[in-house]
Amino acid sequence: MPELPEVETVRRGLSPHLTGARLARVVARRPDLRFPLPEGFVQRLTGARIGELTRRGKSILAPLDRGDTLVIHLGMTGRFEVEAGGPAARANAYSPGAFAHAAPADPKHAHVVFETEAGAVITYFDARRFGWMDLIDSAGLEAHPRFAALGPEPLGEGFDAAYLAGVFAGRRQGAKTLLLDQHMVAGLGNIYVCEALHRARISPLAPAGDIAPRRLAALATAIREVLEAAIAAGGSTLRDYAAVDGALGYFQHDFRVYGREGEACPTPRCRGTIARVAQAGRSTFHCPVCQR
DNA sequence: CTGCACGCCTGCCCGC
DNA sequence: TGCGGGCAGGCGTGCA
Repeated sequence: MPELPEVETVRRGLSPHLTGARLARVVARRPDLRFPLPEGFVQRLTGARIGELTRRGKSILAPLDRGDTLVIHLGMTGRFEVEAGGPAARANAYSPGAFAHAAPADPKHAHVVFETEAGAVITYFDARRFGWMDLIDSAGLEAHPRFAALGPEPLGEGFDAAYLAGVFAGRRQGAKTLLLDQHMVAGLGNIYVCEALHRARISPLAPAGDIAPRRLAALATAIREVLEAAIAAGGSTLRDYAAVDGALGYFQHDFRVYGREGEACPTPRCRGTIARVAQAGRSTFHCPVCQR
């Protein structure tokens, strides 16, 4: 699924069309995604004006002038496409051929369509339907079960070695599985956890509570750096992911371990070979030589 | 607390 | 060409 960098790229792509826009028309082509769409979904959105688009972990937040916030989670295969109208279209226009673009999403997976008064048509596609949308009272957003227990933003204040030391203390669970837990840090997924651990030279199998404080500082830095680099590259495209204008991410070319089983470890002077192991049913890629 | 299995849903890739 | 199995970026639940 889109992890934090992909969600952030989508947010940035949607923002010129949605921030400050009023929804003229909303179509739900089916009653549910991963969960049922909330009661009165279409009516509560139609005619509403959207405030500033933000992101929390892997969720995109669109506050409405009516007191609710539209929350969008892309799951594994969620994707937006925008057919722009008005000034935002020209500001955001891309020249086909300048960058690699995804083929248009299959129309049979077009589940929700938003149309703004400015004429932008924004369609949500999701083949596997692991994504979801919800309307949550804006005043109670932080306390809502979907967000209350969510860990801090890795790119925000309060995410550092001291924080990691606090939540890792006494934990026997491997660093990898703990970092995937959204209650620890919000927004990391399988790819960026593997990449950050390699950059910090920490074994994904290391019991989290055993990692020395100095190395946790390196880990916090590696997490921020890999996420920032990935955002700058427009995210990573493995198969389904594309920005709202169809642009493909290209951070996958900078992966050091993810999907590179059997290749030489890219760490300078390391003679290791990237290995793949299963942790909690997910593939973990790491170098058994330089990640300790 | 821990690891693990499984379900949600669909598509794709591989080997036979 | 067809078919079955395994895999996939997320996340929640239940179990031992």
